[in-house]
Amino acid sequence: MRETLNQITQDFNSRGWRMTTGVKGILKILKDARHLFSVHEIKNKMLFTGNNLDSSTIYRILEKLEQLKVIHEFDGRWKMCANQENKDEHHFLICEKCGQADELFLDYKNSISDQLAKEKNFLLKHVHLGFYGTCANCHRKK
Amino acid sequence: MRETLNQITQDFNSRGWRMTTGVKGILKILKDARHLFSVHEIKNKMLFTGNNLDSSTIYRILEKLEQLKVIHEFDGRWKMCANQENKDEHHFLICEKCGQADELFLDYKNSISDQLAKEKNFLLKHVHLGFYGTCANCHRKK
DNA sequence: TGCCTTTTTGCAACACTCTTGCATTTGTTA
DNA sequence: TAACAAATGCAAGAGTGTTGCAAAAAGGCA
Repeated sequence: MRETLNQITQDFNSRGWRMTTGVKGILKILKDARHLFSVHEIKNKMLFTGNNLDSSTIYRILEKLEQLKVIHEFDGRWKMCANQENKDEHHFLICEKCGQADELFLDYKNSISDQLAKEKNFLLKHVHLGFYGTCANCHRKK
Repeated sequence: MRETLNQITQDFNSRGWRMTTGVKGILKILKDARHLFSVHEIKNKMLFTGNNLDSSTIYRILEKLEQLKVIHEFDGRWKMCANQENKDEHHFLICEKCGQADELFLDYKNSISDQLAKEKNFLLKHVHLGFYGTCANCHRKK
């Protein structure tokens, strides 16, 4: 986990937000997970622990956690930000059959395709790279 | 355009598909465009030229063109495959305000962030990189 | 050309994801 | 406790994408 619950609670309070059981439950689910969770999966996991959170509430909580850079989203799924990682760069292996998204730390010195085959047994089909920011048009008229 | 209309028509016929006015219209729209189009945008462009194609039909046509690798998709939007580009690698600048996706050819020898600022006047916020293929689980049980 | 077959299309219905407004509940602070 | 602010559940709705089915269009062939 990037920060302790105490630290996150402080960040919440400093913005006038409240550390509710819903927020704690979502953090607990994402905390030790290796892969990313959809809102649907989070809802089911919460149900399993006896917490019935509405989807809209989950979306609202995820938005706050993302603002604090405690979690981040990729392709509609969510995970904790790892402590060591560059908060703004996230690389994933996406399986086109089952949709699983596995996080990836790249060694740029060797063939990426070979690394994926050897270390992850992943057959690379294609690569999509998105740089997100603001285009010339939008920060001009801002 | 990656191939001539004749070549694409041949590819269509060899699969038992038909080169209809709908397909031609969509190809014409995507042909000279610099940026990516959503299905909604394609529908509107078609309307403008007097062709009223149903969205479901557009989805079905796009699926075929993608199978032939004539076009490709990124973040729910579509464009022609450029002749010179590696068919399986597509890089884009995505504006987080207006959503515009501009294609990108990278010079790996220099700072990418600097390139984006100088050449595109684009303020880089974060990078998402997805490698799409099949994971160990899925090609084991295949 | 006209007929037959296959593909394509439009339409309607539906699933899924995500957002929003509003009334109610819950938490915080004085 | 009272008063206020934030969080939540619920319902409705927008947007995107899929599917089944009947009608229309296109291609092949006599």
